[in-house]
Amino acid sequence: MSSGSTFKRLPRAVREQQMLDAAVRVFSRRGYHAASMDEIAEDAGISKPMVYAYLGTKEELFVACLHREGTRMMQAIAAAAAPELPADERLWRGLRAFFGFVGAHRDGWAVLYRQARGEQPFAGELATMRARLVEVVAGMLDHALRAEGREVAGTELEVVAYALVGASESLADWLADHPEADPERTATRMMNVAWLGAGQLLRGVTWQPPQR
Amino acid sequence: MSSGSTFKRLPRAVREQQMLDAAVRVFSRRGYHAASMDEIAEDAGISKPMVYAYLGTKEELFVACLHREGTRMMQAIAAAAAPELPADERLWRGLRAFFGFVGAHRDGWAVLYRQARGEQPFAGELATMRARLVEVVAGMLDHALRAEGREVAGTELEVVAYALVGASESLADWLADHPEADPERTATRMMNVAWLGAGQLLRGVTWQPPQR
Amino acid sequence: MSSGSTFKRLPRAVREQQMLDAAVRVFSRRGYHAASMDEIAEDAGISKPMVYAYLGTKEELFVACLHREGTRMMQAIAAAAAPELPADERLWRGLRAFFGFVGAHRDGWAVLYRQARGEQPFAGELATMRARLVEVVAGMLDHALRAEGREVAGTELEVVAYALVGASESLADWLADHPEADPERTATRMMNVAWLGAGQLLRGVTWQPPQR
Amino acid sequence: MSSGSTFKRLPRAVREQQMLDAAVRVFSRRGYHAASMDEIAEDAGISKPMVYAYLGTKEELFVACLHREGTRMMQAIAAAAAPELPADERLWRGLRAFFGFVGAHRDGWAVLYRQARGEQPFAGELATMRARLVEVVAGMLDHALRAEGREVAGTELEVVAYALVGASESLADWLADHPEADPERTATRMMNVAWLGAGQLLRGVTWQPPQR
DNA sequence: CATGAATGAGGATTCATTCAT
DNA sequence: TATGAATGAATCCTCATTCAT
Repeated sequence: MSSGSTFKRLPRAVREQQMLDAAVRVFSRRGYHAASMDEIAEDAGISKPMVYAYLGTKEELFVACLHREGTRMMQAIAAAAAPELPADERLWRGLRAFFGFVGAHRDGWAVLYRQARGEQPFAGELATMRARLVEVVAGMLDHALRAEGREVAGTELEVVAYALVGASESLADWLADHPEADPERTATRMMNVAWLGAGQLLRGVTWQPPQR
Repeated sequence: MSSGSTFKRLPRAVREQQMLDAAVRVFSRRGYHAASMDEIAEDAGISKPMVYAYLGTKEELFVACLHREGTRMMQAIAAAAAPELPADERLWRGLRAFFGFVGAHRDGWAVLYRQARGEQPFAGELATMRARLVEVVAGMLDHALRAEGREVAGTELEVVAYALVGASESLADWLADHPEADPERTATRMMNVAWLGAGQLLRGVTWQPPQR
Repeated sequence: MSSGSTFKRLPRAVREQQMLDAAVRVFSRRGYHAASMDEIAEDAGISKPMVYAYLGTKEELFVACLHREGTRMMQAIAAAAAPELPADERLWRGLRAFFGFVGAHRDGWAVLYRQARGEQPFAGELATMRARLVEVVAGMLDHALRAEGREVAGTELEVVAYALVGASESLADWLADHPEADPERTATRMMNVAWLGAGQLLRGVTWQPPQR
Repeated sequence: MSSGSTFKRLPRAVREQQMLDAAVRVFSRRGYHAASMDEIAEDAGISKPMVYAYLGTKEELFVACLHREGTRMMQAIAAAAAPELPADERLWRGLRAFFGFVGAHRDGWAVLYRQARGEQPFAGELATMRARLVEVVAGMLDHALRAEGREVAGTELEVVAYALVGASESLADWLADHPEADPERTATRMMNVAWLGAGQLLRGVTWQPPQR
């Protein structure tokens, strides 16, 4: 009645965001299981049935959280690591965006991530996100390789990328637990580990297990 | 008549191991929360009260699992990576032992590890183990550094070590999820990432963030 | 259609009273330990979770019963024994109110009282109530004393009051166990014991242990 | 073999006493329900099956405790209050013996008594003991009455006796809770309350409720 | 739209009690 | 005799989820 627009459903969208905010807070504070729908509803300043009406079951709610936070993070990274940049530049910017994001959403995203790993229902959701990251990183490595006229089997690349992503996640955990730590600095450290190691690989230097 | 009775009235030590075996299985199958003491007892072929009598509360039981598996793993690694070996040799053997262990205890240790990360009560226990690993790895790096006449701030070393451990854990997760994968091969890959990257660092090569 | 539905969706205050009623019944029937929350809920015609939601833990529930019944009783006594009356009149009216209350709430209050004495968690709660009663009685005695120009050490008075209260409690137990007995009559008997004995004391008559 | 006596069963009797000692300790420390057979066995320095073999079920064990302590107390009182003494002397000696017993067995008997009141299975046992006491006290009163050429209905006497016993029990509870208090002194106080009140009654002095 | 009222279902934990050695 | 091993049976309590207003 107040505006001519036919949409009067915006409030709903707003409410949903509030709920997700609350859910993220509570899930991160308590962990998935220890979090109760009661607490989430209360933290959102709304009654429980509303939460169910809007976001569905506890599991669905958690997935929604995962989704929103994951998407935000991926977008932050994607926006920073534009494909037209050189590989090292992309990696660096990507890492900086990643750790920046984690630093800014410490108790939120980092703990959500930590939660999702343990609970089977969300393994898939998380694996998908991680796979996207791995793919991106592998792509960077491949790009750099080709630029130097080299080539490495896809599987090989993927495993390396997987390791790099894993290292980053661990440092992110560490960062999330150390409020005084500087995200940018953490990114630099990770870049050192990643790029120097990967760089060697790209150059064909490999370490060989000693013949026993 | 003497050996006919199938499985009854075993000595405590034996039953405790059976229970721990069952607990590891069930925790890894279901996750910490979804696992019920009923199922664990049943899987161990014993009644619930015995579990409580011998291993205590669900939380204590989980800690006991963590402990046993963690100790086994640390011993496997320690036995392989003798301190008198040169640093790269130590690292390599340690990694091989680590991935070998994970490969052999796939559904056990790897998933336990995965569980322990998520649940606050066990964060401490796990952090301790991880810290020991990080310390060992940092020690290797430091050793190698000094052998080359170089030196790096302890904190710096630790962060690198942390990243390497994190990468290894990620690959271990991956290994645990891919029954067909070869532990040794995974170890080799990790060694490549670790040693080449770390090697560069040790030699004073560092990557610098571009001045923006 | 409007008044047809038998018993559903009542306001909280009502349900709480129903639950307390049921709890008093069951606790008195079975004793604190033997009473199960299941039985209480069933007797209240409601599901267990509601009991927990409204009145909390079994212990808290019992305390709530204690509280309600205790308050009711104290009010009954206080209303009857107005402070401006002469001491013997007050004592008499107080006793009459007390035994009247017990007679009317036989299976309720009397047995609750009986329960609370045995269980350590409630000792405090009960001691407080009893202390209030003792204080009131001691006050009556003191008042009467002063009216006659006499004085007795506070401790001494308190012990006498304690004994009188104890005697009343015992008779109350007896009354609770004898449905055919008349509360008023019991009160008269108690008054006889109390007032005559106390009266003597107040007059300075004391009994002395024989020198051995 | 060592002594000629055919009885080699004495050890059993000794063991039973040890167990009862332990049981009394534990029951009084924890209360009937909170006491566990495990703790009792441990406190007795013996294995659980032994306790069952000797003293039977937990309930039976408690009854046995009740019995032993009750008997001891009644004997102490009976021994002190010889029937040939004058009534006041008997009452005084009986009270002194009673409070003396409670003072000496504070945590034992007093708490047992406290326990037995609450639990239905033992109500009977306790009622019997109390009835004996009441009977004895009523007998004293009756005796004194007749000595003065008076007579009172049995019921009436009983109620007065009941009140006196109740008052004594309350003071005993109080005594059990105040380790520094002197049993003899407590007995004197009780005697004052009892004898003066009863004395009046015996003399035909009665208090009458005001005609309303 | 919004909520207080209500519950089914399930999980941890404890104990008295009894075999089998 | 004496005991370590073992369990059936309860009981408390919590939570996700849904009506009825």
